[in-house]
Amino acid sequence: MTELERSLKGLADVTRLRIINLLGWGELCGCDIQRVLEASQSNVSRHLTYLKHAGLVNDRRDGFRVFYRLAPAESETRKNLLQFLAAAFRRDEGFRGDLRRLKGAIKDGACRTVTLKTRRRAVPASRAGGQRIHRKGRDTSFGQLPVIAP
Amino acid sequence: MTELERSLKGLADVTRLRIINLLGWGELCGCDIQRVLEASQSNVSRHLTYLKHAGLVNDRRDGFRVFYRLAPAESETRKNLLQFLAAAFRRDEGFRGDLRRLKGAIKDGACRTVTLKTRRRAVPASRAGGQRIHRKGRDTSFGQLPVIAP
DNA sequence: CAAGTCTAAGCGTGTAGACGCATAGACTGT
DNA sequence: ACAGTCTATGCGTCTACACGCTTAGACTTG
Repeated sequence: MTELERSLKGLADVTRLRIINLLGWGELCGCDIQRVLEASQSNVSRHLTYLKHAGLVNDRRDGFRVFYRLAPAESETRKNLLQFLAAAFRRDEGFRGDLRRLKGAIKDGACRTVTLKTRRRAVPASRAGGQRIHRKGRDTSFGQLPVIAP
Repeated sequence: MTELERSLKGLADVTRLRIINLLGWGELCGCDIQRVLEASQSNVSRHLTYLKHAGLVNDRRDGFRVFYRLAPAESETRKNLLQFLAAAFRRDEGFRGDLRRLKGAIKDGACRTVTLKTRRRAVPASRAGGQRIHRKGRDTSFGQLPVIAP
């Protein structure tokens, strides 16, 4: 199966497109993706597996969380594909909405664990006694085309 | 289902990608596509139906043949998609090979009917008594990016 | 109209995907 | 060790798709 076909098969589903859209923002843990998409955990996990098999997404474990990011585009075709997607996402209100909700969640201190602890303990902001999150934040792999301005 | 999703679903199959690649050359009748792809008639017909439903291909009947062509790209997204595909096809040896065989077949006077009659009657060239083919030839819908020079 | 060419569609089969439910695994902090 | 959080996977189900075989339609030419 050629790389083009693998990529396109991997993208032939809304949920996966939405995930790619979110990952265009930067590295994310599975639980944040799940909450933004409002999908079941098993569903999100499986789609992430598909995306990994399609070579579109890489993951890395950090504690009991797994962080996912867009796989770096080695080929020209892959690079063009990501640029095409970024432009398409920007034109679609649905995908833009997902990104808005993602940004809202992150501002609130997602992942959820942190949010809960922060709120329960009424910690104003600081570094909330709980676990620190080593989020790597935005990357440039999404075609150098920011999907939503920082 | 959003347009992006419909398009990507439509493209999540090699046979359909190969058809799109061929149609990047210009309008073609089903039998030529079938011969170049060396696939069964029903298979090709069904894939063409899928592509029509995905809004990627239009057709027109001319006599007992049906000619297929890329649907004109109304949206920016569709336009970008076709450009992306054209570039990806150009980089892939398999798709290039399909186009070479298509050009060979057309030089021989495909569709097959014409080829056979021409050869059987040993007509040198001219307009071979048989049915004339109103082939519309190359169009510019494939991203203004010629896949193979004429 | 009869033969020939091309195309569409019905039927059957096998495979892949999408989803939820439930469970097991990985890891952390107490 | 244990409870809590996040992630992966097995199982069952339902749908979509890919393919071949075959038949029926659409049209042309003799």
